[in-house]
Amino acid sequence: MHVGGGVPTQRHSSLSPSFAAQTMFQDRLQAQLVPALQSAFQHLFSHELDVRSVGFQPTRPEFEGDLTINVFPFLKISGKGPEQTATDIGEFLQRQVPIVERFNVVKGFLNIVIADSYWTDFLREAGNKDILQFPSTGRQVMVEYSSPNTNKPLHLGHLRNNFLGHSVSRILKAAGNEVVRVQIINDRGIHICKSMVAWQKFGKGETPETSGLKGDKLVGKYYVEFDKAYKAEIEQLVTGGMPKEEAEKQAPLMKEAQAMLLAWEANDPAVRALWERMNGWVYAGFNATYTRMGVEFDKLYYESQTYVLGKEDVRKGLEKGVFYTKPDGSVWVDNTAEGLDEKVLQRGDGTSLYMTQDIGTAVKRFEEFPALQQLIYVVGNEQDYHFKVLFIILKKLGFTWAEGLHHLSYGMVDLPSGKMKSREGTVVDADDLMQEVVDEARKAGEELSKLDEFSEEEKSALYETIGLAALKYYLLKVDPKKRMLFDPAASIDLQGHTGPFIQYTYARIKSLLRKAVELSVGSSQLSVASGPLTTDNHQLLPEERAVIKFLHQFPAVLNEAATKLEPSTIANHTYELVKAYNSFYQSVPVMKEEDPDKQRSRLVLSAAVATVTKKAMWCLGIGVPERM
RNA sequence: GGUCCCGUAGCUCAGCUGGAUAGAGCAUCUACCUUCUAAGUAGACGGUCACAGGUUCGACUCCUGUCGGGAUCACCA
Repeated sequence: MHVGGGVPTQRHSSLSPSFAAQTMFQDRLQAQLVPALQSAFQHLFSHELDVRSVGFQPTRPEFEGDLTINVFPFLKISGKGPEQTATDIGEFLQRQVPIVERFNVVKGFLNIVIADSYWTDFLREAGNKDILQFPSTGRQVMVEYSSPNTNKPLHLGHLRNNFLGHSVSRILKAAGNEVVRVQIINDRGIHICKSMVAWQKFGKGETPETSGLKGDKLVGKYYVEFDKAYKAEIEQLVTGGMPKEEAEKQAPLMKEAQAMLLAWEANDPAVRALWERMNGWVYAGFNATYTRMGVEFDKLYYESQTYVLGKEDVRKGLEKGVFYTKPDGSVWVDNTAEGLDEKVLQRGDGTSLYMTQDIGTAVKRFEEFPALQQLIYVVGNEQDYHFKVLFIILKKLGFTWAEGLHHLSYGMVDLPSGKMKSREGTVVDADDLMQEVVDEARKAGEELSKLDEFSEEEKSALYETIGLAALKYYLLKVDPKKRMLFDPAASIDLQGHTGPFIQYTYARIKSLLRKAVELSVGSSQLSVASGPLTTDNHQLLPEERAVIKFLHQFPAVLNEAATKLEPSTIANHTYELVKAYNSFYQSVPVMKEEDPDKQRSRLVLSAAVATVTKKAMWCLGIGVPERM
């Protein structure tokens, strides 16, 4: 079980190779300019310029230009002052590179203006194909996420985990990888036995059907019942004079649960039957939650099956001398050379531990998927140490694929009231939260009342899409590594930097495109998007240019998101894009434009923004409505 | 105590391998619906980037230390 309840913080930036195509320039503009720049250095300063030392940055809005080169680092090479250096390079580029229209120099900054034709060429491309779909890398990548316990329902922490895992899977897919999504369900152990004992004792045969409770909620209820009754027993024992620690061990309920665990391991038919029955309830409940979340898995692992794995690998490790035994028979690994500690891998009685089965499960996965090159564990940063140790062990065991292991370590989600604690009842239930955001979307939608022609069914579907967008975007826009604060009010906000804001922009564009079709500016959306673009008779407006630039940056953003496993990068850039588009929309006429060329060009721009936005949101696991 | 993470506007977050006057959203205030969806746009207000040193032509960014917050160091998972 990897996820557990909480949600803490840390950083893990040692990225194994790369999850995206490394060789290709995701930024075509730079691909054109870098060689020219090298050539400039050759001619002007007789210097061989290292590609890696070139840093283009977008020109700040207050200056004229599209790209900026900071020449300060080159002064030693040029042997001239900053202004002269920048001017020399600028003049060379303008002469040699057709798309370099002109340039200006401010202090040590060379601002380059790229020709409109370059941008419109790009726009045509963005309108015609999916610029957020990279060619295949030929790599197969496994992403493990969710991985709950079966003794309690999913909560807010799981939401961040699931949304991250699902989004990362999609990002990697868009970046050209084949992705296998998995989870490992902790369906065995003392925790589920507690629920079982409590249900037997207090349940009176209650089922999801008779109680009307979702299966996972029902089982969770008995987990809580157990805890309550157990605490009462302890208190009684303590009042009777027993020390607390002793009481915790001697409480009859705990003894019963432990006995049940033994019976389970001994394959006791009655215990197994109850176990399967109650787990069945939980899975039905989980599936309903997953469906509403919109997350999916390609393969499920169960700890009841994997917990026996790993012993063989531990034995082999002992043979190789990678591990060692202590006098009591327990098996250890010494990671002090790596700056860590010694870690136990197998108990003195030969039974396995969390670490043991994680070793075995990893081995099994690479056996089952021979083409697998990367395995990403989406697990809270409270387990940073565990994964560090796990990866070191697998490397020590000599598995070459161990280089492709990665822990996507994400930070805890805090509540305004502080940390989420299941024992204190401060957990935010996943189902409740999703219902809440959807209700809120409905409330807001009905206030605006512009959906009169929608059927009830259509409205419900729309509110579902909007509410979940609010929640998902709220959780995904923050850097995964960082601990974040969950503010309920902000999470259901539909304005500003939110998912619904992006959806709204999309819906508005679709409305515009429908109108264009109606007025037969194009006989279909496709032809709207594929018509010729003329710029001979007009220059791109600043608003148009700004939008195109955000589109242009997007492939590089996807590349970055795939490399760093950061959906937040895409979330934030999508927001920047639609914000620029809204600004354009507000001040530049499209359907009202009389010049047909300009109009077509703006429709293409709008269509491209819609297409890219939809795909970007898909990468986040968020849907976009055609109207709202 | 050892190891690791975090500290940017009142609040929540961006800030790319060091580069121009540190950016958004929320909140507060102002303006804009007889023009393509106002779930929108434009603007105002708001900062000793925790603190102190250091490296550098240049530091929110890199290094050291201090303070504050958190995680983890189980024959638990």
